[in-house]
Amino acid sequence: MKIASILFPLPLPEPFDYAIPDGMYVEPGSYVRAPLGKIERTGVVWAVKTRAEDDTRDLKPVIDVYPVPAMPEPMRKFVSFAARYNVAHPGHVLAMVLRARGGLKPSPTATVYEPTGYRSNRMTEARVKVLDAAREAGPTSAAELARQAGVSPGVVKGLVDIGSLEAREVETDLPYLQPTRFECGEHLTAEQKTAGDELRRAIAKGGFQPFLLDGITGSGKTEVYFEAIAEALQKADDAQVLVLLPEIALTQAVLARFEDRFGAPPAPWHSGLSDAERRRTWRETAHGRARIVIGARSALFLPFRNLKLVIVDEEHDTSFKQEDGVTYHARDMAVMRAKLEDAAIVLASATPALETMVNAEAGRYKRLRLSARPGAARLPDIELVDLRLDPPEKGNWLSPTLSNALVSTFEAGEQGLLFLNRRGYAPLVICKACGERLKSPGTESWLTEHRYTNRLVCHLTGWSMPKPEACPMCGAKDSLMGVGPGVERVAEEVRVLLPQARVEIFSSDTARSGEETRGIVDRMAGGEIDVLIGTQIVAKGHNFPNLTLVGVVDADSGMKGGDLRAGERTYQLLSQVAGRAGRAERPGRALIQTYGPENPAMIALAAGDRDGFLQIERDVRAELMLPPFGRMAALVLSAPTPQLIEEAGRLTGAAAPNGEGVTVYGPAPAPISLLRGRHRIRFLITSPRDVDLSAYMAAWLKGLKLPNPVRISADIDPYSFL
DNA sequence: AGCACGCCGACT
DNA sequence: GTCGGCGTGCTC
Repeated sequence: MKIASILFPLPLPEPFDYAIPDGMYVEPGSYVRAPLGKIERTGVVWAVKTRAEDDTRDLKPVIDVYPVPAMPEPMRKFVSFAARYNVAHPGHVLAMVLRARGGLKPSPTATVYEPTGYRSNRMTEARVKVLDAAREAGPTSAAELARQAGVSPGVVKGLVDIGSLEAREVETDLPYLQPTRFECGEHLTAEQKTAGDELRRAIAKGGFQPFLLDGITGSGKTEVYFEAIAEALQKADDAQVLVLLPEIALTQAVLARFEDRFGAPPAPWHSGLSDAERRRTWRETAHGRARIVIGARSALFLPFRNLKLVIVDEEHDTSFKQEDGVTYHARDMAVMRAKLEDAAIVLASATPALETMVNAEAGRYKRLRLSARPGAARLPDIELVDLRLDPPEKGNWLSPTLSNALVSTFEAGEQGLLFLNRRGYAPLVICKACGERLKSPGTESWLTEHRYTNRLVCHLTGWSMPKPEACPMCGAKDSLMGVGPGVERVAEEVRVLLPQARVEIFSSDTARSGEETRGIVDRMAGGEIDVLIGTQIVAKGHNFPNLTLVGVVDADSGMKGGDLRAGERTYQLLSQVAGRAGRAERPGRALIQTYGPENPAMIALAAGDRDGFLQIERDVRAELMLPPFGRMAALVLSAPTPQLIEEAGRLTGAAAPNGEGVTVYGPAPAPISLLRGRHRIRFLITSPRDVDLSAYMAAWLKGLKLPNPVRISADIDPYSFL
């Protein structure tokens, strides 16, 4: 008698045991259905055991096995690892794997009709039209045939009845076309060829090998990792490659580039897919037929059969860090996934994360450099503008230096881009009469004024209201005033400065859909915009050949907030933004407005000395034993009332286990201490590198019993601290 | 995560 | 007298 231990995609503490009925073939990794309480659920067999003599438990039977290849062992190990490392239930991680509903079932089918060649002697005009349409269109559904022929569906049915048309069932989720072009890419520079060859050699050899592909903006990193992909695909008929990109970079243009290079479209995976597309990618990946999968961070949890290579492009991008549900960092998890699959992994970036640089310096990652830009393009000259010596006029945000540069750029017929990482018109609204700062209900966060929609918006919760005539606190009329700059206000300033210029705003408010984003990018690339004013959305790999001036309105704003990575992030963002300028034959210029030009990050940025900057940052982190030189975790608790959260904080603090070298800070109010009506407190935990902080956190949570409305979540290596 | 069981307020 | 609110506890 055999027992299957089944892991369900639920936050249960462990797999549950079921009896395997006689004649049913079940192996570790099988996708099965089994009764759970009153309902039936899909799960994955985590182990198959022989029933012990003294095991008298009354076990329910496995109901059914799905006709899908079993989840391979490396994938199961990855699920367990990700759960343990991120202090989550294994079932919670499995839920991310099983998110494509229908992927386990065979493809749905459709009935199509083809002519048999038989023509009866009673061919009406309508029947002839249908048969012509059928010959023209190939296998087609009855409704579509009738539509094309311009006749009623009854005619089609009549032809089927007399045997002139024949029905056939076809699968509607077809396999993806197979890639065909594996040869060396065309037009590679010597430097690209050298790096590409090194990757090809390593992949041909096989095994786990991590690479950092460190190439400045525009140096052609994609062509280099295309070489790695081509080599990996040749290793076996079912060899697979996973390419992870920030969600925002997953455009049709990028997919088309893969199709051009490899002769077949890649399988896509991102939040915008329809259920049918999701099901198709999942199934084709599980069967080993999707050879190149290109997706956002959650593609990491697709069930590859024979993964040979993982690419993480823009590896420094903070959107790889998942913050809600199971918190994980897709880049770090990708390295572990590659290790468990015995596959190669390439982390690519123009501004690698400090963690990645330290790994490369320590020899854990092999570093490949691309320092030249093909053609005439080169990095822009970067200048700091000291706002203390060169202040904007009162009520303005652009210094005379930046304003003048913008005017001469426009007069020269070239484009300018202003970067300010603040949406809306003003980040704060106050009442001139009573001094009230308008806040979002149930939250401590300020409301942002949006002139374009004439609303006050909370960027944290999405709550909004029409801008009121009078102050909601004191009732004074026309007393509400926006304080501080947002992109809308800077746009207003530019429109006054350059009344003839075509000015547009590029933020998540004006680029709500992929279509709108493409529209702005296309207009900018096509020269229909003179000055583009954007939030961080502009820093994502677009190519604007006629762009020659980049202005950073407030370089200091990213440095505030006490965030561990604020300096690094600002540097990455600024150098990416600066890298927008001068990608074609015209040289670019970047002006960076700051109140702290003596800040080492600013000096390094102005000097274009990326490695110098990272050295400064690295020394600070090493000194303070912060990541990656030490470990860090956070524990965030939330509850509906201050009394409850105080009680929960006391209980949680008292339950903290003793750990060698582990320091627990807190409880302290979380940076956002009130969110959606819930009070939040936070513990921060640090330890030396050699401590298993995940195990420590798991032990802490295990022994903890909190009042019911209190919610608690662990975050290993927190990024946002929110 | 579902879904039940359970014990207290406003209704035909 | 019931219908139903969501607190809490279980699922092999």
